[in-house]
Formats: sequence, C-alpha cells, structure tokens
Amino acid sequence: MLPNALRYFLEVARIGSVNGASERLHVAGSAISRQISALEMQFETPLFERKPRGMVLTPAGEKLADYARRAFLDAEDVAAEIRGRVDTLRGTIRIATSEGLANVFMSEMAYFFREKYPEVRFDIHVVAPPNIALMVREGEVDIGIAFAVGTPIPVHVVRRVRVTTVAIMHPNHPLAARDHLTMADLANYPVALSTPDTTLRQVIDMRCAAEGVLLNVVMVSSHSAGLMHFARQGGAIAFASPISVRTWITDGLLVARPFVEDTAFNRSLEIQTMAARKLPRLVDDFSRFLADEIGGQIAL
Amino acid sequence: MLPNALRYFLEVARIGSVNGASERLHVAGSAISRQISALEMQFETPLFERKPRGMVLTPAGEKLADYARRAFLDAEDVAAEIRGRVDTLRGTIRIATSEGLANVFMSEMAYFFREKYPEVRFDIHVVAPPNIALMVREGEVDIGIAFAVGTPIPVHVVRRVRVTTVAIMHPNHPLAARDHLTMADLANYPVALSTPDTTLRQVIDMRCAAEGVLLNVVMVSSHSAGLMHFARQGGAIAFASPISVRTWITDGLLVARPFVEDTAFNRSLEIQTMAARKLPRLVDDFSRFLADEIGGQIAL
DNA sequence: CATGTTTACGAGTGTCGTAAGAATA
DNA sequence: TATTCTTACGACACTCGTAAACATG
Repeated sequence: MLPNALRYFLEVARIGSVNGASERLHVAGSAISRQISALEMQFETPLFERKPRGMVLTPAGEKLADYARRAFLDAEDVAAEIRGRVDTLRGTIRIATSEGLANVFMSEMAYFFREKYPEVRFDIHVVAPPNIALMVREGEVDIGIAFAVGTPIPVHVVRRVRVTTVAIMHPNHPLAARDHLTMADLANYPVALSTPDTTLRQVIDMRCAAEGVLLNVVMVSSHSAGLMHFARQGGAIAFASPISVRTWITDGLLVARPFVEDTAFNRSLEIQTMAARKLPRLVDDFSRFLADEIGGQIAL
Repeated sequence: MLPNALRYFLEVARIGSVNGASERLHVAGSAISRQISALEMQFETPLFERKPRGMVLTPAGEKLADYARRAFLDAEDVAAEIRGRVDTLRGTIRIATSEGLANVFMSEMAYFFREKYPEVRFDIHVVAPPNIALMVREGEVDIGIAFAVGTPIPVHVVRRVRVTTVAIMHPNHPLAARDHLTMADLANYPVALSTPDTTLRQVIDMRCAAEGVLLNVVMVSSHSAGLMHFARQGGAIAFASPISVRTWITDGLLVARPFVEDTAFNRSLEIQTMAARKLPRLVDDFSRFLADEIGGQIAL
C-alpha cells in the first residue's frame, strides 16, 4: 500500500542503523541504504546524520518519520475498514499506561466499555511513564494514559485533568479519623512508596523536601497493587491518586485521606493519541469515553 | 511518494472511466486497468462497478478514495514542510465559496488575515453551493465556506452558525423606517432576487410560500453584488445575510432590516475542511480565524 | 580492525505500452 | 458497430542480494 522506501526508512529510524533494520526486515542493507538515499534525493535534504555508530534522524527526517508512522496507521485502518465491511466496531484497542493506572482504573474502564461494545479487545502495555508518550507517538499503541512528565513529546492530548494525591490506609489506622493530613502527620507512621521512576513518587519526594519532612519508609515497590495490599493489611500508609484506587475505597477496604493545600501534590493525567492521526471509530469512541470518565472523576 | 496505483485509482474515480484517466495521466489504459485489478485483489473486494459507460465507485471504493485523497494531500504537505524548511507560514490557501460570500465577506477575511500573515496567497473558487462541499471532500480546496444544503456530504465542519436573512434597501426607502418587516410588507415594493440555485433564494421562496405572499420581482441575477448595487440605487429591495453586506451597512450605503419571527429564515453557514485531514499550519490558522470571526458575527 | 554505510553488478520481479480479445448497448 | 474494459506479450525499468570498497573511532 505504501512504498517500501518508507518502511525501510521508518525501521532505520526506529533501530538507528541500516544493518539493524536489515536483519529485522530480512532485506539487504544495500537495498535499504539505496532507498534512503533515494528519499534524500527526492526531498533534496539529508534525512539522517551518519554517526560512527549508526544513523540518527535530522529534523527533516523527524518530520518525515512522523508523517510515515501516521500514514501506515491510516492505511492499515482504511484497509481493515474496507475488508471488514463492518464499520469496525469490533477490533483491538492498544493502550499504553503506567503500572499505577493499569490496575483498578484500566480494569474498570475496559469493563464498562465492553458493556457497550462486547466485541472489543484490549491490548494493554504497562510501561515506564516516560515511554508512554513515545509509544503513542510511534504508533505502537493507539491511546496513552499517563501522568504528564517534564519532557514535552508532540502527541495530541484528548483530555488533561488535574489529579490530587491522597494517603491510603487501613480503615482502623489512627489517621483515618482525620479529615485532612499534612506530610508532617505521616512522619510518625510507616509508609510504603512506589519506585523513584514513578510520577507519584516524584510529587511525594518534592513535597517532603519542601516541608523538610523525613518519612519512615518501610517498603518500596514497583508494583503499586502490592503497596495497596500492604496498606490494607495495616502495614503502612501508601499513596495514590483517587482514580487509581476507587473501587478499593468504595468497597471499604481502604480509606483515602486528602492533604491540606494540595496543589503542589497535583499531577496532570492525560489521555494521549497520535498527533494528527485519524483514529479508527472504535478507538475514537474509547478515547471519548475515557475523557468523559476522568472528566467526571475530577469532581471526586 | 505514494504508489502509482492510488494515483490511477483516484483519477478513474474522478473521471469515471479508464480511458478518460488514461488520457489525462498519459498512461496506457491497460496499465491503469491492471493496477486497479491489483487493488481489488489486495482488498478482496471490487472497488468499481463496471457500467456500460464507465466505472463508478462501490462503497468500498468510496472509502479508499476518501483515504487516498487525504493521503495525497498529507504527503504533499509534509513534502512542502520538509523541503521548505520554514514551518509553512507562507503559502496558498485554497477556498471554495458561493457567490454571495465571495464579495464582501471573503474580501474582508482575506484582508484581515493578510495583516497577520503578509505572505499568504488566496485561491478563491466561486462555485455553485452544492459543489462547495464536494470540492472540499475531493481536496481541490482546503476550506469551504458555504451555507448548508440538504445533501449531507461527509466533510468536517469547523464551525456552524445560524445566520439570519435581512432585507437590504436604500436608506431613503419607506420601509427603512420600520424596525421589523414581514414578507407581506414587501409585497407593495419591487424586489430583486438571486437565482433559484442559491440558498438565499430558497429560504425566501419557502417563506413566501408559507405566508402566501407573491413578491413583485423586478430583477433576478446570479451576481449578488449587482443586486446590492441595484438596491443601493433604490431600484428594489434585495436580500442577504448580515455578514454578506457588512461593510455596505456600516458605511451607510444601504440599510438592513430584519424580519419578525425570523427562524424560518435562518441558514447555517459552515466552515468546512476535509474530514480527518491534518491541515497545514497556515490553513489551520485561517480556519480558526474564520471560525472566530463568524462566531463573533453571530451576535449581529 | 571492528563496525557500519555505500557502491558495483548480475538476477529477478514488476510495470508499461501496443495490440488483440471480450462485453455491452 | 461503437465504446469501454480486460488479457497477452515483449521491452524496459526498478529493486534486490552478494560482494567488494569506503569511512571512522
């Protein structure tokens, strides 16, 4: 459907070398090299910088890569639509999200959405937060659900909401009786934290530094569901955004307590899709569904 | 950049015959026929119905045509962006609009927009109202500015506003002293109308039929600016939407008088772009500019 | 010299144009 | 029979893979 030159180009951009792309594509490196030269000839500008250890995109190359990724997805979508005859209300939605959201939040969203569209399949990729937007940009997933991180990657943000951070504890915990907490309140109790690569941990660290509070950290885990269960057993206070733990709270298994003056604790939860991509109907529906849901959740 | 098969396919779709496309493309009909067969093989479904006088798209073919038109524009845009290096803030904006809007409204919009972007060029195509959306859909223009007509053509509507219809007359006209008019009021005076293929004429005819009023029509013209000048000389009452005549009113050359209970007189003015197309930055800017402008005009 | 890209060249594939065949009013 | 699409076939162009040449830390 699209010229091979673009496929080759894209794979070299991904892998960063002609030989690498050659192996993955089962195409001779010479052929790939020639096609890329042809593209550069056509656009009258180099698309890669030739470095000793491979090739990296020039700004012009970046533009072409963005276009090509979009073009392949578009072509794929229209082919599915034409072949499938049906307006693609069945299909697979590919999602990248972080570990903290994959548990309760994504499960709920998938469950509710499948009540509307029973034929939907979800492919959920749990990856490190900075990689979510990258995967969206490169078209490896249709939708990214992530807390915004510093690096601005050019993706389309369907919706962005400010999300608070709350302390999660056993219902009998002494602090469960309090309406609002400060970081200093927690200093006397054991706490459980996520790993430093999470956005959740980052806002907690920042807040502790600002208040000069040193927490009594008894557990650090990259598995947020594990932290929640640890908190449920009374082992420690954990942290989360309200949407990440909703069912546990409503079921009475845990209680959540907000912090006073919470703004420094806020993170931005984003629904991301590829910039300028025409989404398949199903994916578009789900992105709107998500946006509505978290739009409602913001009131929580 | 894109495979020839798609170019051939699209031209056959446009022209409606292989031989016709063969002439325009300077490619043998056999080659075109073969490429189209290949596409149909690839999608495992016919894209054209073979009629005795040529070929017409099947529903599957329509989908592919929509995709292909989009794909070619996208490819063109990205190529310009890569080559031009600059972020394409100079360039040409192609617009299709109706005769009534091309005069005052488009001139104003183009003039104001060029104050922001002096390097902009406009290609304005004045065509019959039903063709505006078609041209947008087929990618012959970037933006369509049209009053909505019955046939729903799948284009993206950037903005839609309800626009009233007013009577236009010389400042000394007896009716100029009235605040609101009815159709019956006009029966005693000569009026000038646009041709029946215009949306303006259609709403007037409908309203006259509803009220059972017979107008004293002294002029019918397909050139709305001519009708305005005729009204200005006192020859007749003409009709227009407020935005079509704004400068003439503000300059005091003509006066506009609204009708009582005007809703049946409303038309929907639409800013249209190709569905799901990623607009070049310049075009996107202009479409937003237009939307803002007519958004403001609605209060008029 | 190890790694990675580009050029040279023969083999294979695909596309094109001419011309003949088939379908339809 | 006039128009249009499709198939047959030889000529040409393009792409590929192997292998050698080139660039660089």
